[in-house]
Amino acid sequence: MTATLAGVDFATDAPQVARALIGVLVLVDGVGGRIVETEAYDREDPASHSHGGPRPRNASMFGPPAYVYVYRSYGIHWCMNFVCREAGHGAGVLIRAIEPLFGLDRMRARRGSPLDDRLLCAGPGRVGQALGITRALDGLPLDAPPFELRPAEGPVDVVTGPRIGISKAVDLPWRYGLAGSRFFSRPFRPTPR
DNA sequence: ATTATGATTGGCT
DNA sequence: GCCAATCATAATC
Repeated sequence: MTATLAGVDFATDAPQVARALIGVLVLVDGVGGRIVETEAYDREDPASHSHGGPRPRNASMFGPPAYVYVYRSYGIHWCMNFVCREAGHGAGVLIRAIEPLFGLDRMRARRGSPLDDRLLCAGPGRVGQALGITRALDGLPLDAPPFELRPAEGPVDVVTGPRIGISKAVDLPWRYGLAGSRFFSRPFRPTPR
């Protein structure tokens, strides 16, 4: 079984999928844009919601790849992940930032009135709000409405760094970004040498 | 520019 | 009861 969508093979490791998703266009009910920032999470990863094994909340993380896992963050925000690897494993990729391209008006309406369009989808909580993500989308497949994925165009230059907002496995470089994007939730450190 | 704080709720110890 | 894959706002350097 292939589970390949928009040129991304979701049946592979979370870090690999997280990297491959950079530059991919994601739309939810026609609203969205280009993925510019992701983070990988795996079951063998203390920072992952799937770490303790299947539970009601993380059930979709243990479902088939190329499905959506939505969770509530800090009791306030809805955040969206794409499930990867194989059913039962518990791996996923958090969509942390998107370059807004389609449905800008609906994004602005949902987000309130941020002065800068740069902040529309610059962070997992903001992405959730701008794209209208709720628990109702948890467990839905990525290859059917309201979702639509389109492949990245041309070569994509990817930067990496440590993940954000976690307290365990802080050293893993499992955050990925589109080099030079100005829509990050936070900047990437200049590549060390 | 960096650092602090409140909001708000479900999941877990 | 405590903490969390966050964000907006306010205060201070």
